[in-house]
Amino acid sequence: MNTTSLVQSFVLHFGEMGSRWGISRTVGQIYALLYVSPKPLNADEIAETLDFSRSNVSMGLKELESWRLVRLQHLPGDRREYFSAPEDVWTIFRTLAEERRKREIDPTLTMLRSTLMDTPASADERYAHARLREMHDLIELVTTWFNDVQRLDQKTLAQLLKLGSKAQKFLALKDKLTLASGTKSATKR
Amino acid sequence: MNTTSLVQSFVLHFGEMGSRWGISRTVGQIYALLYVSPKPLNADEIAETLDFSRSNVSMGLKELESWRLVRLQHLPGDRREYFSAPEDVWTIFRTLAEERRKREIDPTLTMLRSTLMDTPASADERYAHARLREMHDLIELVTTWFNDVQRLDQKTLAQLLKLGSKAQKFLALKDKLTLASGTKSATKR
DNA sequence: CTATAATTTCAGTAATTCCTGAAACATCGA
DNA sequence: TCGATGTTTCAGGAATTACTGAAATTATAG
Repeated sequence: MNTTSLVQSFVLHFGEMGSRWGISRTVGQIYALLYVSPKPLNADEIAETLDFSRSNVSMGLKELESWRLVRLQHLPGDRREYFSAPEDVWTIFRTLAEERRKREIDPTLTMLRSTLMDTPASADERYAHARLREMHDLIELVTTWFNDVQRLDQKTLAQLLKLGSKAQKFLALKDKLTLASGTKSATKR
Repeated sequence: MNTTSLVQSFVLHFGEMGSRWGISRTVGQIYALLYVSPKPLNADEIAETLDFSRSNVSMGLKELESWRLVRLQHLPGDRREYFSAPEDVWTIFRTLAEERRKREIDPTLTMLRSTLMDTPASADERYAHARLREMHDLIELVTTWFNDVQRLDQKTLAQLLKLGSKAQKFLALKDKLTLASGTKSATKR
């Protein structure tokens, strides 16, 4: 399989960025290639195009599957396995965010929770304990928000993002309403 | 310097997670130690506490400075340099997000923009071009949103996050208002 | 069931990243 | 200016991660 210069520069860039994103060059390039490919590719095609060994491609695909970033399918009359990236970029974005949270944030949240169970003994420990609490609460707030918002359908999510900081005005409005309606909803969480 | 078990487990965890976060074990541990330390530490104290070589600590601190995650200060009557992590977790979060964007996203956005300047020749290139466009637009939307929201003061930001997907209702409301007020604001961006 | 095609595993090697100790460099008080 | 203290640089070794080719495993058509 031959690639055009447009595809090449994209694939090579993903390879280079791989290390910053926590994946290897191989995995980055394989994903990039699948992302821009109009049709599913089998492992041999990938290996030939990117000039990697067959086994390297196999391992790379396995890793991409663990990220849920590629889909495996079969073509009629062909025994080989074909791979493709999901078409919808929003789906890709969601998956990526979920997996990164699972790998990069959840373990830390768990550690923080269990460490926070301990009662601090000294003054230094009390300080450290409070710092862990702050970190925990912030991470929890952000991940809960993300988890929440991520369920919105694509159109609503896009709208929300486009709104950006203008949402601030709605908050101000909400405050006003809450204040105006008085004690009734004041105790409400 | 001796550390309590509470601090130890936190520091060790950050060391382990380092590789997933794109930093080394050393850098992770140094940052964790500074984060929970009630007072600034100098390089020798850090080296002794974590049992790293002095030069390793020097390099680690340099990297943390490049991330803008530590502050350098001097104590009166002491020539040595003391380091500390910013106290406000929101500030830390912002800095971290900015730096990661700068390192992990901006280079890709730049590459996408320049690659998108080329005119696709074949059918396959046309498909790839469209895919790059989709990716570019999504990343741009998300980073613009983030850039926008990040400027809000801490309290407003926290409120916005707590609101979560309930913001959807405001969107619905906004749609209604836009519809009701008719053509006047319909063309407004 | 067998032959063959496709895929995965894995041991060994290559490449990269991490870390140290020694030396160079910088700063400051006397 | 000198000497002492503090910091950084860097070459080389240690540890980790990435990659390959061969062999083992799995799947399928006949």
